[in-house]
Amino acid sequence: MAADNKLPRREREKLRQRQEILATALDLFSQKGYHNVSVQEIAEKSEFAIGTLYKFFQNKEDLYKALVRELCDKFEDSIMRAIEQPQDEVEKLRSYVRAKTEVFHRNLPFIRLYLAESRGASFNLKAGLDDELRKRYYNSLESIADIFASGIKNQRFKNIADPYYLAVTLSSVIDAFLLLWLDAPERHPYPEDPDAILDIFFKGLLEP
Amino acid sequence: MAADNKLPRREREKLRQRQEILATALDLFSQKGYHNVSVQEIAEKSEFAIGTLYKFFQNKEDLYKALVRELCDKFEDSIMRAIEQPQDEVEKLRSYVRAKTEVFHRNLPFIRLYLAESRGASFNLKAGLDDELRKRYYNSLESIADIFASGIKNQRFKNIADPYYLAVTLSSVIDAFLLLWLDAPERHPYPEDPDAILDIFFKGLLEP
Amino acid sequence: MAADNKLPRREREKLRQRQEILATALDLFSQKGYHNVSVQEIAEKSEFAIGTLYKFFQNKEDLYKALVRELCDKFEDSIMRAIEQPQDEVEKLRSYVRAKTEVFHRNLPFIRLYLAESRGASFNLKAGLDDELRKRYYNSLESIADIFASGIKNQRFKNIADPYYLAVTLSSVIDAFLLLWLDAPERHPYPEDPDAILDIFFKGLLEP
Amino acid sequence: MAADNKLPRREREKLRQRQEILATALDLFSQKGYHNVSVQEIAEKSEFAIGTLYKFFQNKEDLYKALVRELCDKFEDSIMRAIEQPQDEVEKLRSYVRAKTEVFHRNLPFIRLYLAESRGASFNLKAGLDDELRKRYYNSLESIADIFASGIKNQRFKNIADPYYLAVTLSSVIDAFLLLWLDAPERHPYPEDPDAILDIFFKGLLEP
DNA sequence: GATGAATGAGTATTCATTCAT
DNA sequence: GATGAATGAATACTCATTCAT
Repeated sequence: MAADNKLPRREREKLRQRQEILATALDLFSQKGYHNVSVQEIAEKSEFAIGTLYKFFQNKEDLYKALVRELCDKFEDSIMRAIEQPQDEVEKLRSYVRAKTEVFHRNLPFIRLYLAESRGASFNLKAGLDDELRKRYYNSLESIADIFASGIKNQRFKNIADPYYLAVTLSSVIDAFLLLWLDAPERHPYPEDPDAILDIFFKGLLEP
Repeated sequence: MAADNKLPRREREKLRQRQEILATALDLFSQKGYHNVSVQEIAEKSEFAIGTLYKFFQNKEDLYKALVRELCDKFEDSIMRAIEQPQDEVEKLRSYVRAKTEVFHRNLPFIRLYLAESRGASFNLKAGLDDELRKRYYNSLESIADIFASGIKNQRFKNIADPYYLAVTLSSVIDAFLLLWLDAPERHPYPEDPDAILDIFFKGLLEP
Repeated sequence: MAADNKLPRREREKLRQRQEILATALDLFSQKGYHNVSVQEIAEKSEFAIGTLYKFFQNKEDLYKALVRELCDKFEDSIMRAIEQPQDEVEKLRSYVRAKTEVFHRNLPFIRLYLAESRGASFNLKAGLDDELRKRYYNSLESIADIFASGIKNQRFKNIADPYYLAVTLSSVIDAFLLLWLDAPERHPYPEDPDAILDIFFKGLLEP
Repeated sequence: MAADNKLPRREREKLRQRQEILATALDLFSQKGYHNVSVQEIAEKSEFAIGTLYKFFQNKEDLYKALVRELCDKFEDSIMRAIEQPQDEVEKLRSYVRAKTEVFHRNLPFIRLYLAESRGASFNLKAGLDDELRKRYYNSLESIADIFASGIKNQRFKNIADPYYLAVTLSSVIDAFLLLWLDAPERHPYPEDPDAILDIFFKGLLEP
């Protein structure tokens, strides 16, 4: 679909360079945190001149934001593609859990960075970014909520709670397991079968 | 005159000042993030001289750590006290949810700060603190896991998953709801009855 | 001559305290150098309150100057007393060498301090002190020059150079030997017989 | 165009800038002493930005050390070259006195600085530098001692004292005269003929 | 268009000095 | 008179950003 390679050679070259800078920045930021990486350092490691970085990004913050947006796009794509497959609701949720797990595993350095820098109010300067990301997050919750709603409507799921609440719950539980595993893999082995997480929802806890 | 004269007046005064500084620091840190607040600024806003701050805390970092430790202690106390009441397992979980909700509501600025600064790799300087807090977190998870384990043993709960997993799940779901509510209270009204959260666990989702 | 103990008790007490402060300051200054000792530190170690120090001395610099003046007075006294004995010129010079050696050995910490801090232009703030000390030094040179002059007049010494030059020479040579010994006693053992230094002057170097 | 184009223009320019900074620093340090000069001040007076200074020198201390080393090298060279000429011992000593005098006259500001800062215990931070300089000084004394030893062996000099002692003596006497002249040129005119200093050694003082 | 040398505002921390008790 | 808590000016150093080449 994309016509990336229809771009004039110059433009394509530019894009490639931009990606290289972002990759280096991701590397450094996720190793040391935003505040402990200097623009100098990014320039050196990516083998561009400082001035060149500033051709691509207005400032350090802009570079960071671009990085986060780019990766969030990628993640969203993966996850959305997973739940857009034509399947029943249960399968969709399973796909969702699997996709999120995979994204997480494949992008550990970034996840670390993101958790470190962008949660909460740390960067009021980056409020713009935050707002945008929050919106996206809410949207993705809506997509999951839709699955629950549809499942409830189809009477595949019991109507135990608001579908949006259910989406929040599922999303947060996956995150929690992944984070624990990230912190201390030996202590918190990630469930070998990601579906195990779903079971907690699917099977009620209380004895009837 | 005062009733709280267990300590000599001088000492009490000192403590009060320390608390004032910590309160101001919390305020500023949670508004702007650790790196974007200068010691100067804390001094000015708390109406002490810079030198005075340094009488109380060795470092900017030390001040931050003291702040976090102090509050975490407080939170832990509240929550532990809640679940140590002699009640059945279901009641204990309800108490837990309520206690956490209350702590969260009462300490929004700090929660913001904590989420912003203490997760991930951002603060390699603060690794020591992080480790300590992680350990505490894991310990608190164990306490909740114990409740689930006991409930399962008593056949009050179905044995649908490892108790520790259940603890992780519950804890993370509460956090998630609270965070959403923190971000956008209108969009995400926190369930009026905190027990609603528990219901998601208690009632199975799947139709039999 | 002095009527120290005629002073009212109050005054005597004051003087004793002053001496105590100066002694502590000497100790600290000579261990760490003027700039690396805080007034706080002097106060603590001498067991006075900071405010009390400031009753005795206008400021840190004033304290330092008083210290140096006091000790220089003492040294000058010792040395002057030595050369004022009724002796012939050769004996006077010997007494001078011995007295200087003794003063040096007995006051190593101060000598170190003095060399570190007061030579040259380090403290333009302390210019006042420096000027005063220089004058004293020149005066002491004159006293030595007088001995040489008298010795030349008495034909006890050859008239090989201006007496003042001879004084400069003798004084500097003693200092040089003492300094070397101070730096590295093993490498530069101080001549066991201080008179050896004089011999270099007394015996001409060149073969006739 | 320039004749000194062994280095690429860029490098030459750099070196010139470095020298300019060092010259300004020397100026300021010798007027006010190391501790009383701020990096800010050096930057302003040398008309570079603070950051530029830090491109050339890691620290304020590093700047100071570079300054001292640079100049000591220069001095040592001059003096060593003077005594390495093929001459008899007497001439060598004369050359030594003359070379030292010249170096001193040409580098008054530095001499002032050096005397102020590098002696004694003031700079425990600068211990490394101090040690290095002391070693150099001792080495230079050995070179002079060799001249005396050779002169004694050749029976050009009487064997009145250990050659190393003689070296110490000569060196310190020159320094003393130079220092007096530095302090108060009118009161202490430096001997018009530097050889006058040597005469004090060559001619015995005592009448036979 | 690319470069990277130069810039200088910004920040944590120390310590001489004051003054209310 | 003595005290020492409180003060805040001063300073070394970093690093995002610019702009002359």
